[in-house]
Amino acid sequence: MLTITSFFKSLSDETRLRCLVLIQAQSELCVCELTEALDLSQPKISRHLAYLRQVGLLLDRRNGQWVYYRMNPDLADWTVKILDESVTAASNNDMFMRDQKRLSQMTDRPDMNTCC
Amino acid sequence: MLTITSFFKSLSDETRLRCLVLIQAQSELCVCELTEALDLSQPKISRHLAYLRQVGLLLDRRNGQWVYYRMNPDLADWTVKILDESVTAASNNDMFMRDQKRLSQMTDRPDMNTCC
DNA sequence: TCTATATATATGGATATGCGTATAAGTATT
DNA sequence: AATACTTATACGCATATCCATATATATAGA
Repeated sequence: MLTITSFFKSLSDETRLRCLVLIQAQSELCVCELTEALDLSQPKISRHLAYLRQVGLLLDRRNGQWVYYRMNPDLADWTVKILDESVTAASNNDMFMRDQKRLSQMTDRPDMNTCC
Repeated sequence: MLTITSFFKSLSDETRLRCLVLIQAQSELCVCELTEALDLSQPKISRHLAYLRQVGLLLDRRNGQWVYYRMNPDLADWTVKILDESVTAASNNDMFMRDQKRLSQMTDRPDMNTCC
């Protein structure tokens, strides 16, 4: 189970918070999209996504070569509310806005609707 | 200024979170009240309160021998909302309920209305 | 099967974090 | 000034956290 403390620990790392904000805003993103949006190394992104999966915040699904991460739909109300507030706060923040911009400018995004 | 990441870092330590939740619920508490409510050593409480003061979440005022901590009233909206959500989440949580109970059962609380 | 691409993980090392203990500093009382 | 009480801080240490790098694993296509 996700405790209050472990929830905030999850959000206390900048990389994890940026991933969560982007996923919460976009509903689902694959590792390569996050890697490009945050402009960070693939192992770094992957490691933090594994962390978020292990504490139960994220779920993953594989589609061909790609692994997509999304919010766990069974999160408690307070968890979702705090995540939504974080997205709101991030929407006025330069760093998070740059993440969003790099994602929207990404040309070779895999089409998640194409099944393998 | 308080960044989103440093805000969540502040909440990611159990001791700090317990202090914040209690202060948010009680408006103002002194170090000895928090020490008794959380059943932790005075230096430990004091160190974490200093942390929360330094990042700008808390303000302190001295009244005689006692130092009272309260929320900084100038916090951004999203900060306050997340703190309120945390209090709500904590109200159903054993650990936080015990803190509240120990505080309410404390017999020798200094009267903060008595000026020195 | 061979290669390319995407993702996950292992390893070692640097740094940050949190703690207990001891002690300093501030205040009130005598 | 001496004492008692409250709070703050310094120090040394153990551990957690995060990272870069290298490598393993999984899938798709030729």
